[in-house]
Amino acid sequence: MATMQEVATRAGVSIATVSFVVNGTKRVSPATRERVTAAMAELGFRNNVVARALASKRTRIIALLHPALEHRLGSTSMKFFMSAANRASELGYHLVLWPVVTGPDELRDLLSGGLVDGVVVMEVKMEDSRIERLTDLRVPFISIGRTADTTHLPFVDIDFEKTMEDGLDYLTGLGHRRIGLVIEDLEGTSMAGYAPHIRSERTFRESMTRRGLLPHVVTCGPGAAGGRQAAADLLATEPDISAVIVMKDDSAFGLVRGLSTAGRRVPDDVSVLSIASSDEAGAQSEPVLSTMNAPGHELGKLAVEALIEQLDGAAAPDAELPHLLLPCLLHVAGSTAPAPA
Amino acid sequence: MATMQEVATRAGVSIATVSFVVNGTKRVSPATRERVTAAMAELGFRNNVVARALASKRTRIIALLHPALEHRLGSTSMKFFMSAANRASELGYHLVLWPVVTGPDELRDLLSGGLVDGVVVMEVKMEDSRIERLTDLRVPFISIGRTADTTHLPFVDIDFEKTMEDGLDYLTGLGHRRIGLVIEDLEGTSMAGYAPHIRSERTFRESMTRRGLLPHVVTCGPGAAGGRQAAADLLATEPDISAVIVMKDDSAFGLVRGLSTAGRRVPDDVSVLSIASSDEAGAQSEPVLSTMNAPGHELGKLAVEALIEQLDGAAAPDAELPHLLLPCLLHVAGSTAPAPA
DNA sequence: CTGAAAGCGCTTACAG
DNA sequence: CTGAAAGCGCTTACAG
Repeated sequence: MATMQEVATRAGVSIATVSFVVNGTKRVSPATRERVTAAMAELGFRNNVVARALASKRTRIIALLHPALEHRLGSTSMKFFMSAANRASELGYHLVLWPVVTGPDELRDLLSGGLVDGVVVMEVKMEDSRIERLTDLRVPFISIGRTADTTHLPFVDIDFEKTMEDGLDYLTGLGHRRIGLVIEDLEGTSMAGYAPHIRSERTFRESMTRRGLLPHVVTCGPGAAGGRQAAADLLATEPDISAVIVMKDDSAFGLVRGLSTAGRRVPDDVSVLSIASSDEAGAQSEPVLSTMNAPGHELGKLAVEALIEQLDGAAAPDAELPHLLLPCLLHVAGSTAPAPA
Repeated sequence: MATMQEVATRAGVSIATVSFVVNGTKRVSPATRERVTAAMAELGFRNNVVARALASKRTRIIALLHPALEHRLGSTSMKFFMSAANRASELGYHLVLWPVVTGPDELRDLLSGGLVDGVVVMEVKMEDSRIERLTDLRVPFISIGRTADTTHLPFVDIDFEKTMEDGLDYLTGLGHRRIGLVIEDLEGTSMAGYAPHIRSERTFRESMTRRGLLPHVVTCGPGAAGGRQAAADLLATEPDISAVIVMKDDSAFGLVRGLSTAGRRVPDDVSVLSIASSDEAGAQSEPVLSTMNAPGHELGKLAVEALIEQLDGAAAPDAELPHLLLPCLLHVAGSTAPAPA
């Protein structure tokens, strides 16, 4: 708990010199540096993060904002987080997961004091008041996910449009014509307007129509039970369905089971493709699911790099905003097959 | 971005008075309070968190420390986190998930500056240097999980010993005698010595022996593939196994499939009981798994309450350390049945 | 290369 | 009930 002042006294130098040594801010003669370093070691000096933050306006802390109460942290989000935290650490920053629980005022208190240098926003809706607020507060930020209007928004995101097109290309290439979409129902919840769902469903409807096919969309409740019910609902809508795209990890296997309960074998009678998912999640199913894997790791890394570039002023003043889109990549396993004759 | 000084000037009072109004620290006459409040509103005043922290040594921030690089955040940990964050918020604190990436020095930097008021440690090993370090630093903390020696450790934890005994009582009550344990292999990883595994395995061995039964223990790799392999290993050890306790959510279904690949029906030939798990995880299996559910929600809440009591000085000086143990609760579903004749 | 000093924006005894 | 002032532990122009 020694202070910089104590170190200075012990080393017989000024407090400024200690600061220069600690931060490498200015040249210090080897001899002086030596004395200061020794004094620091003897006293067990630790730079006081809060004092430094107040004086310098930098904390090297980045907050990953998450609407903890409204949306559970899924495995894709966890990958974002892990990957972002890692990359931040490599670049000399701390990244912490900050559950924003109450209203927007909490955000202001947090940020206006300079507690964090920058912010990563996730779980973004098509219209998202947090984005405007961050812009107003002039806090450096980046978004994982994007609002409807991305003109002034720095973001990285999954390319849901391309992912859906690729998925449909794949299924139609296998000869499927009667294709359903199973998607989480967020209407009426605080996550209504969640961008990934809106974009995916919209693209599904448009693309199917463009391909001259009928878009069958069914919503899905939580967990395995939700998936079972979705299977029943889908078959009620279109008994001859031959392929299903599902965007809900924790219900995908329930969907498969619901289909087999109804006498449809996967993949012989019905193909199932789980999107915005992962190999590991797919392997939890029987048969192993064909998936389109979310690039969570890459996005977490890229988001942090772009933000820190901004923080460190490495970005040119007139640099373009980061606008990065990565599609999910297809991994074919055991739940998809050519359409039955 | 108005400062307290600006508010004071505008309201025609001293900065101290503004502080009193903001924090409710002292009586202020209604008239003065009125003027100050008005000035704050007009200027859009926000209390600077960092400055307050430096002056008052309080931030109302709690860090939930997680070894992010070494251990992935499982669903039980996520429940801890959500529940703890919620309870903290209700009690006027922020709880953030802090991935501690590098060595112990990072911990010291973080804490010695008073950036956080207190710490919750999770993923504790039987011997855990973080605990000693926190004690040395005199930082208020609580542990979710416990080391081998808990004499001076404030903690809440799952009662793994009782959970295992209850599980074995249940299975032997169904007539099972040849019972195996499938558990994650952490030897050689940085999570070696992880307390939940050590305690569970030890209790399994001791209790089985006490019951006059042979303890069959098999380790398990990651994911569904790990579970399949574990099934094969277990049957190689004891082909007539009739029940398995598995402590690894993400491999439990793989285990079931591995058993059926080997010609064992679940639960007719072999019962499977997934411990330290949850209903939701169990529902992802076919048949739905009988589980012993981790009390993640309760533990998160209790941990935060105990820590904040300490922070707010509400705890009596000579109060006992919190030592709370909650067992997992049995939820019987479709994967367990009486032992075959 | 080094130091004296102002300043970051608050809190909190201490006086009145 | 209110204020003047010291202090929290640093950083950073500015001088020399």
